[in-house]
Amino acid sequence: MEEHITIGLVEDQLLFRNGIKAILNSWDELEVIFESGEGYSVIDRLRTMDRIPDVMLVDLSLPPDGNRAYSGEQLTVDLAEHFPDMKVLILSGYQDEHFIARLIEIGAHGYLVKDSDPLEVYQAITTIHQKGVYINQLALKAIQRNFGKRTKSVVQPNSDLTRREIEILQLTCEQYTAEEIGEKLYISVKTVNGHRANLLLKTGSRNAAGLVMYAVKNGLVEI
Amino acid sequence: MEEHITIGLVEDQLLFRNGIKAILNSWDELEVIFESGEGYSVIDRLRTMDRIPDVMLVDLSLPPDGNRAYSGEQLTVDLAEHFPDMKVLILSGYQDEHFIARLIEIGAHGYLVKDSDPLEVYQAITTIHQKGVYINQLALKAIQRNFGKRTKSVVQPNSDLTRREIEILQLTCEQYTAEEIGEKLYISVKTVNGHRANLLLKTGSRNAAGLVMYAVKNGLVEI
DNA sequence: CTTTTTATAGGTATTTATACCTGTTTTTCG
DNA sequence: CGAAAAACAGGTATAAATACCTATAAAAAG
Repeated sequence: MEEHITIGLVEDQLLFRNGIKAILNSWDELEVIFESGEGYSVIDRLRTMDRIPDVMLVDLSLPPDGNRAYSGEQLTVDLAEHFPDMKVLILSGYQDEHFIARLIEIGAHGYLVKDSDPLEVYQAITTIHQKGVYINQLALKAIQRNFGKRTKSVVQPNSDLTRREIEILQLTCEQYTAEEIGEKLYISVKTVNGHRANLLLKTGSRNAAGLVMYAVKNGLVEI
Repeated sequence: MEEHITIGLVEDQLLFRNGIKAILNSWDELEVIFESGEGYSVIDRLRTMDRIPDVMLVDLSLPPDGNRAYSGEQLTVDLAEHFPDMKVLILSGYQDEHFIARLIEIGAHGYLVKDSDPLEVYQAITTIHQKGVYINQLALKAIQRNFGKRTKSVVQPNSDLTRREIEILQLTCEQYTAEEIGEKLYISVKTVNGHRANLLLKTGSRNAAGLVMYAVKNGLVEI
């Protein structure tokens, strides 16, 4: 059976991208026909192509460009919208179950950690191409355990943080309570909590720990 | 000129490790003779080998293995001590100048970001093997700007945390509540809160935000 | 073989955070 | 100017975290 599967790669680290390309091309039935180091241009570039990939490997941790980031999450949503036939296989450094459950929820067809065996990548790709989805134990567990749990909506049309929100986020990272932040900024604790609620929503976090991680990942605090 | 250069790889992400191995092996004069997914066992394993690598590629962001955190920094120090003839080429996701300057200071012979071109990796390896060091523009600038500045000690200040505490700290960073952590680890929520109380005490934090910042500063979580 | 540390589990009480609402005023911007 | 966004403030709940205790079994260390 000679079935060619065409692959797309979206991964910011050039070295990793080349490495995985070399691995994938070692299987005859896989063919990498598209690659990109960032997410912004992907949709537009795919539109101009006569052959679009069957399976798109997307790195979750596409880097923030300043603090406005076009994340792998956003790309997953956009790919599902513009190319519904394309299968999206997430590649991520994280094993965070919330991440996994959310990604599957918004349209990913599989989730692999970067620590995976090359053979599993191959299996994931062929399985996705044949059956439309590849759920390994990790992903299954994540889905099961997070089923029904509140997951924040991932994609906000305007996910930019306002100046005040960033200020409050930074003070939160500095371990100030909402009340102390209110005193510091001469505003009501109610207002602070309002901003925090917006921060949770905009960043897709569940709690203060998530806010701090967001701040760190986006360079909003000194570490 | 037929000169064989032997390579060692220390990189936790299996996929990346295999990828870069494939890239390196595409050059005839490079030969990967050692690889490891963590840092702990490297020194011991090298001692038992009859051929040790000329150049060791070390990933900076080696993750803590549950208990003790053995970073790429620590490994660099130890390699320089036990195998002074071996050249260490750092592979890192970060471009932080303090990082770079520090690594060169403690014994690294080159520093590459993971975003590098495969050709540059090849050039870095051959240059290091011939001249003993490979300093590109990025590294040079880092050294110049940070020369004489006091750099943070490499030794992990988190040695006073137990493995269980580190585990709970990491899950806290992943936004799990104490109750969820208890379920995950099959222990009582009371126990989790006990560990968290100890974490607050040991790290000098006031709340979860402080714990996350501590974890980030001490490399106990992937960012 | 002791001693110490770690991991475990429990209680009670208080504080803080978060969810889910409704508003008004101020500022920004087309 | 007028619309939209941002900042502000409040209430009423519940959920979660934190403080401050005790206590025991297992594991590690000396």
